[in-house]
This record gives sequence, structure tokens and C-alpha cells, in this order.
Amino acid sequence: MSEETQTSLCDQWLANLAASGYRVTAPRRAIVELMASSTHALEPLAIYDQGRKDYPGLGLVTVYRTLEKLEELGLVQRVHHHQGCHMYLRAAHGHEHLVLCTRCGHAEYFSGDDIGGLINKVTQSTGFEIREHWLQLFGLCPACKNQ
Amino acid sequence: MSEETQTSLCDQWLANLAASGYRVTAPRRAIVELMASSTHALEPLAIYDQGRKDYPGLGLVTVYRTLEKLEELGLVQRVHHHQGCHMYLRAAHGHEHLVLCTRCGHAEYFSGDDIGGLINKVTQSTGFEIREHWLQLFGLCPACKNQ
DNA sequence: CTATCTGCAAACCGTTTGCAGCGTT
DNA sequence: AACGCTGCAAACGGTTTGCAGATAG
Repeated sequence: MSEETQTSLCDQWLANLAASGYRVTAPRRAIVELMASSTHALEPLAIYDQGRKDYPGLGLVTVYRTLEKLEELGLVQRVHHHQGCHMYLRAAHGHEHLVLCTRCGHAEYFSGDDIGGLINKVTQSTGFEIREHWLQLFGLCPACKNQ
Repeated sequence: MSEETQTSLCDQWLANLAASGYRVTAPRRAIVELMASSTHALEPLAIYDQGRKDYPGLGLVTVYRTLEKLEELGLVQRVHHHQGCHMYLRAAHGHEHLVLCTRCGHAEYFSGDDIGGLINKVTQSTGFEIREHWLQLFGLCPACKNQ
């Protein structure tokens, strides 16, 4: 992801906040800047720590409240993990799923899952009416693989 | 699942506890009986409430400590959900995945996922070395569908 | 008889809420 | 100027820990 797309994603999120009647403030700018460019799912506390580098007055409570709004606007989503299920990441664009690095936590989306056949099979065998699915892959990212 | 298999699964778990050097006690028996036969993922508090019907002296702390041991022995596993990620369910037998009913919480395992092709594709496109995957389907179980 | 297990109470820790002052619009 | 937003401190609720007595083996 280039520097420009990061910046514009960030501006896009801020515009989105404003358009929804929320105010654009310094602490929110710091959090948005962080979340729009992060390639790792982050816990609230990590966002707080990182965000304070940018805006030292930032409070943890504001992190929680801002994440709540960003999630509501569909800009950010929660990521569930073995080692924690309160991490946040830039939301998927359309129908995408996650690959996560178990070593460094690097997260990447991919699209093109082909589980339609599987869903049909499960529908047949269990009688469930499937409406949603969750798919996550875990492994080593290119950087961590070479070590 | 017939009554006999439930009973034997329960005995199997108790035997497993004993074989691992853990003691078989009344509170543990109550929890094992519950977990070995439940078709829903349950939170510690729900296990506590249910378990007290069987063994009124049961303490919540014992529920936590017993779940820890059952998980360690691979008899029980944590289930992550949108509405909570601290629920426990009988562990999968081999490579199975979950279908969950979003209305009543009924959980069922299925096998035969065919995502090998997908994993290859993602390996190619992202450079990740995929080692594990998480797949969960959500929908309505047969009973809830007809309402 | 010994070591594990139990339940209680207290500690813990991440998250949420109440509030008075600040800053965006 | 109005009202949303902020950070602080306190409350909250689920989980963990310390401990003395109970109990399985």
C-alpha cells in the first residue's frame, strides 16, 4: 500500500465521520491515521500506546469510543484470534477473508473463496440454512517464513 | 447422538482425567456430564448455572478450573462467536468445522471441507505459508428455520 | 495419610459510565 | 454559542489467585 493511498484512506475515513455528523478532532485524527494504515490487527491498548506518539494527550477511553464509531461506520472490524479476540483492523472491502501471520501478526485480506460447494454439502447434510461464514487462515507471512 | 454414546463419552472423559493424574470428583462429574452431552456452546456462567442443578454446591471457580483441564486434554474447545468468544463446546473429532445456529445457538460439526484449492491460491497470491485455518458457518438450524 | 481439589473472598484487569470542562462547527 | 467530545476517576463484570478446609486415591 503506497503512502498516497494511506493518506487518502485516512482522509476518506475522516470525511466519513464528518458526513455522519461526528466531529473531526485531534485524538480521532491520530487513531484514524493509525488504523487506516496498520497492517496488523491491534488491541485497544496498543492503539492507545501507538496513538500517544502522535497525540500524547490521548486517553484510552477515547480509543474505545472512537473504535466504536469506526466499527459502526464499517471502517474497522474486530478480528478474532487464538490469542485474543478484541483486536481491530481496517474493514474488508466487500467479501474478503483474512490471512494472519502467527508470528508477527501481519494481516492481509484475500478474496475469491470458493466454498459454495461446501455450503451446499453442509446444507444437505445438516439441514441448516447457512447465511454467513467465517474463514480465517493462519500461517507465516513471507518475511517471517524466511527465518 | 443416542443416550448410550452420551454416557460413554462422559465416562471416557472421566477416564481420561483419571489417566492424566487428575481426580474424579463430584463437581467435575457434573461439569463433564454437561459438556459431553451439550449441543450448544456454553459460557462458563451457563455451565455454572446448569451444573448446579446437578450438583448444587458447585462453584464458578471450579467451572473455570475444570474447563481449563478439559481443554488441555483436548476434550473441550473454545468457540468464537460474534456475540462472545468465551464459549466452550465438546472438541471436534479430527478435522471438523462448526455450523452454528444464530437463533438458538445449536452447534454441529461437519467434515469434508474442500478448501485445499483456496489455500493454494492464497499461498500463491500472498506468499504466506498457510498452516491452519478456521472455518465457521452461521445460519438457522432445522428447528429454527421452520418458524 | 497425602496431595489434590474445592468454595469463598479478595484481587485483578480490561471495558464502560458519569461528569465537568474543552474545542468543533 | 451550542453541543459533541475529551480525559479523569470511579464503577463494573468476568476471570484469576490465595487460602484453609474437604476429599479422592
